[in-house]
Amino acid sequence: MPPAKPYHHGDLKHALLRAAVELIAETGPRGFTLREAARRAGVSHNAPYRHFRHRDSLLAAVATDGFDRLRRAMARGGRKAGPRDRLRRGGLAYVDFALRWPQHFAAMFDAPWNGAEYPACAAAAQRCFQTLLFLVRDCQAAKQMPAGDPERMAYHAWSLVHGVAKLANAGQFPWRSRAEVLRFCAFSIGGM
Amino acid sequence: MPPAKPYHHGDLKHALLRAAVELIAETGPRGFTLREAARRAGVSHNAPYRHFRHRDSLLAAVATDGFDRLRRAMARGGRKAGPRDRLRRGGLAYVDFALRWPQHFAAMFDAPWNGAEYPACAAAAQRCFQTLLFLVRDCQAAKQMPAGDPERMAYHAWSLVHGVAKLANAGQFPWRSRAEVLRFCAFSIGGM
DNA sequence: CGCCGAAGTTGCTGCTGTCAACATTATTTG
DNA sequence: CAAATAATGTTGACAGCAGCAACTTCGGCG
Repeated sequence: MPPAKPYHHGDLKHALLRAAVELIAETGPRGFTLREAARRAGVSHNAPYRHFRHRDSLLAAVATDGFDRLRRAMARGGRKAGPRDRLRRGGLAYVDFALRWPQHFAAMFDAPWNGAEYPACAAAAQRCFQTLLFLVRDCQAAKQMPAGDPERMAYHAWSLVHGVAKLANAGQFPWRSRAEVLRFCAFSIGGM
Repeated sequence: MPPAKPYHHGDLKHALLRAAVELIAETGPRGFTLREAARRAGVSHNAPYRHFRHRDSLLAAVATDGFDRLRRAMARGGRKAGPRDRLRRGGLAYVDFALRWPQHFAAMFDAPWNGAEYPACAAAAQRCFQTLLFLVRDCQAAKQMPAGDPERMAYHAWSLVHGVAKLANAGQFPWRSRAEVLRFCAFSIGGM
C-alpha cells in the first residue's frame, strides 16, 4: 500500500489556491487565514510560506484567479449577438459574477493590489479591462454608441457596472434578489 | 495641582471615535486595531468594551460618522446653482470625498454593516441617499432630467459615482491626480 | 455616611502572521 | 552510482490581536 501521507504534497501551490478560494467564499477576505488554508490543504501552518511570501500574496493569487474568471464570464456573454448586445450582456455578466461570489469579488477590489508588488494581479485586471475595451470599440465601429475616446467610454461603462455591483453587495439597494438587481442594471446600462 | 491621570476619562466614547477615525485614515480598516485606538485615547486595552461591544461596533461608528460627513459634503456642493448643476456638484463631492479619505470611505462600504446589527449606520447611509434623491427630484421637476422613477434614477446616479470612486481608489484608473479623476467623473456624469 | 453601579484595570486564553532551526525528499553533479 | 545541494515541509517560538473574567476606583444616590 502507498504511504498514508507522503512528506511532499506534490502540488501544494494549487491546493492552497483552491483552499483559499473556497475559504474566502465562505468567510470573506477578512476571515481568511493562512493557517486555515494550510489546514484545509492538509499541511502544517508554515508550509504555505514555501509558495507565498505573505498572507497577502496568497490573497493576491486569489484575486488574480478572480480576474481571470471574471474576464471569461464577460467574454462568454452572448457570443453571437450584435456589438451593443454583447456589451450589455458583458456588463450584466460582470454584475452577476459579483453577486454570485461577493467575497471573491471583494478580494479582487478591496485591497491595494498595486502593480508594483503584484504584477500578475495587475496584469489579470488589465486583461479584464481590455475585454471590455474591445466590446466598446465594436459598438463604436458599428455606430451603436457615440464616438469619442474609446478608453474613456470603457472606463465609464466599467464604473457604472462596478458601482452597481459594489452597492448591491454592500446591501445599499432595496432589491433582495439577484434578478431584481440585474433588471435594474439592465436599465442602467440602457441609458448609456 | 490636578491629579495627573484621573481614573475616569470623562468622554472616552468620543475620544475613541476620534482616535479610530485618525487610525483608519492612516492604516485603513484592516490595520485598525481596538488596542491601538485605546492606546491613543490613553486608556487600557479593555476600556473600549465599556462603550463598544466588539471591534466592529467601533468600526461601524466610524462608518456612521463617515456617512454624515459625506452627506454634508454633498449638500455643500453649489448651494445657489441650478438643480442640474447641484446634482453634478453633489456627485463630484461624493468622488472627491472618497479620494481624499479613501480608508474612511472603505470603512463605510467594504464591510457588511447590515441594518439589523448596526441601525445607526444604516440610517446614516439612508440619509445620504435621501440627499441624493432630493437632488434628482429637483432636476426632474425642472425638466433637466428625463422623467421616470426618481428612486431608480437616484440609484443609477449613485452607482455611477460610487463606481468611479471605488475603481479610482483601487488604482484601476490610469489617472494619477485627483483633478484628473474628477475631470473624468464630470464627463461621466455629463452623459447622464 | 454607606452602598451600588458605571467606568477602567490587570491578567488570561486561543488565535494569528511570521521568523528560525530542523527534517525529509528531489535533483543535480562529480 | 554516490554525494552534495536545493526544494519542500515540520516543529517550536514570539509578539500582537479580540474577547472573557475578576478586580479596582469613583460618582451619585439613599
